[in-house]
Amino acid sequence: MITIKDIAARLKVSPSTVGRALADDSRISAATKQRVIEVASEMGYVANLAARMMRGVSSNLVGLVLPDIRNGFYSTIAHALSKCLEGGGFQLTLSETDDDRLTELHHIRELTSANVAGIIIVPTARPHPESVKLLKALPHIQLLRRHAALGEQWFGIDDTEAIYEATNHLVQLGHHRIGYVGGTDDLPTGSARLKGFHKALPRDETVVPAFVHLGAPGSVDFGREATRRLLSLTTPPTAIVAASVQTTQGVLEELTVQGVHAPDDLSVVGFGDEMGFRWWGPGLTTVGLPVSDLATACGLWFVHHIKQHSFTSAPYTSISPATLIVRGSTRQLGAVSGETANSPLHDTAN
Amino acid sequence: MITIKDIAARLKVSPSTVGRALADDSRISAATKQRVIEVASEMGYVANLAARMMRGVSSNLVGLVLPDIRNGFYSTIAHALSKCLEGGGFQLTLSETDDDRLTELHHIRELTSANVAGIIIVPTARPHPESVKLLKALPHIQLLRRHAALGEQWFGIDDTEAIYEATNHLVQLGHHRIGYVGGTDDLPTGSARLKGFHKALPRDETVVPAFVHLGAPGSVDFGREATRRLLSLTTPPTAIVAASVQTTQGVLEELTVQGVHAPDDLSVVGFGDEMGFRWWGPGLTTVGLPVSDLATACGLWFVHHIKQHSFTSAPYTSISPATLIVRGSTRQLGAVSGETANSPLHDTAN
DNA sequence: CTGAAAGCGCTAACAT
DNA sequence: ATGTTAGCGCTTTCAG
Repeated sequence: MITIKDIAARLKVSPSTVGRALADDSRISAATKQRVIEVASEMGYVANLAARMMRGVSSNLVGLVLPDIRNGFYSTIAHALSKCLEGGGFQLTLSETDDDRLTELHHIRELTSANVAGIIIVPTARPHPESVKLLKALPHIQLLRRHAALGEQWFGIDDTEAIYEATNHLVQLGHHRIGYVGGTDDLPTGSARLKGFHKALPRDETVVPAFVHLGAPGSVDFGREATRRLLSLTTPPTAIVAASVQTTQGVLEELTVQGVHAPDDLSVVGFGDEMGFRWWGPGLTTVGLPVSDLATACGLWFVHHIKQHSFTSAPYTSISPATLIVRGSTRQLGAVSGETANSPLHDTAN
Repeated sequence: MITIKDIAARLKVSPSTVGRALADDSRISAATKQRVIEVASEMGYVANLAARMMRGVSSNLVGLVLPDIRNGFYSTIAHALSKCLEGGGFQLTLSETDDDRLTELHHIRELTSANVAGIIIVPTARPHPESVKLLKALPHIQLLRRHAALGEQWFGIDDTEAIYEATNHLVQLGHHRIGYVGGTDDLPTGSARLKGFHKALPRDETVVPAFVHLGAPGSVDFGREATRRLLSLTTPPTAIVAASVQTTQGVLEELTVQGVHAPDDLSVVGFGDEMGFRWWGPGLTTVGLPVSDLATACGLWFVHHIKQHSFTSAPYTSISPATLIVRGSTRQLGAVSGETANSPLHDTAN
């Protein structure tokens, strides 16, 4: 391994001069800098990160903490962030929490001791107090979900509006007995979406409790289970709103298994736009989310502030809007087959 | 930050005693160890990785280098590995190459200078000589793809057999004009799959060159383009084999757009079993791959050998078999609608 | 403008 | 069984 000492010896200057030249210190002559840089690259010098870190400089590692990378949502985010951070000279580390606060804590501890430059996190419902403490000492941003204790720096989507759009679309089509399958309201996203659901229902309408099913948003099985329950009611709903990617998957799977056809038997609106959603039945009407753009914006902001050392805890919030993508899985209540022909090939976004 | 000195001062012993106790050194009395460990956790001591690394010990970071995390294949792998490595006390870092050898090199350089414990890599077609050199100095395993220069430590699937099964299934159904849309044969996976395709075709059959389309395996657009070409031939194929996840997606999208229905107009076999594949048309007949198991096996092996310091370059190869999942998108050549009723709900795996 | 020297936290050889 | 000491490669005062 080539060290600055080696370079110094070769150039017959002191190690500190070399160090300063490499750091582009203002009080080193241009000529010396020039020579140092030449020799350094010639000898194949690579700075020793460990040594640098020991001097208090943080690493070029950025921790990404999220529930489960297999969720298309999160892998899109990881990809976009990876690209942004790479541009800024950072490396992404991946930590999966499985929505468990202790796993989350464990990972945050690890990241802290690895001296990461910062953390981008999709927090669990109730982060452990120690996680909160550790994060306070680090530059960090919350993504998608926001927990008050973790600060005001957040990039997310307008969850309430997204589900409002979805539900309202059904209401406009004449549905009033609408089932809801989504995340528990202890999660900020879960409660925001549920709020959107309620907001879209006509005022005088009493929400039927049996129509609302809340569970783990990351669980496909919960989606299936909830759908099963909804279908087995004596007067089942005429439409279903799924309020997370995985519950959408669960709903679709269960409907397929039970041979329930959309939109003839039931209208369905999903959440997110995974590859397969457009292929399901007549094409799934769903809420499209600008996840990639969101992550890119977040990454750029992060890199910018880290580089400027301007990572204050000043509140910053960015809310991206969702758009409803109308395909074939929703229809006017009571309309017969073929009346509103939505081809899956000609999506309508509004 | 709490250091071993702080602990030493509190316990009135020397720093080295503390260090040794924490390292579970044999010549420290059990009693002292006990007290040290207690006080350490009580004070919230976290070892400083930087300092440790400077002493030559490698970090607890393991680099995962792959083309694109958005591919369901790779996110499944990342998830499984993350779990395994977490169990072994390691942290995963994510590097995307986009199948570009220079990006790959860049990442490998970064990982090297970050002193990673090892690298798990899905290599590009022709890794840069310097990448090869750098990897030689590090514990590493290849995943899915294998490049000879990178050594003999490999976990993968039997690509030839996988595509053989897929193609042979079509041949058994009477098809002999079969299109192939897959990755270029400069990639080991691409060439192995193409080999499986040829192997399944009847000996006396001349392969029609216009039926074979090779391109970037990670490109959905290539899949669409190739399908477009196949369909525009004067005598188009009666069946298509897609030989990568993304090309499968492209093929399916293009068929949908062009209004070509499987299995009536054309039989299709896909690669991999992404969420949406079962929902496409009559359900996609496809090659199922034990990706998660593969990655888990790889992760366990990796952790084991790193921990045992037994990371020799002795060849080790693990080949997992693929299984054909028969759904509705394939049918006996010439059979009319409804003849072979494959419900998407009752998959047949053989 | 450049050099000398201290020290970051930890480990390991060398003493007790 | 424990303590002392030196040094990993780098940054950063403090002196020239």
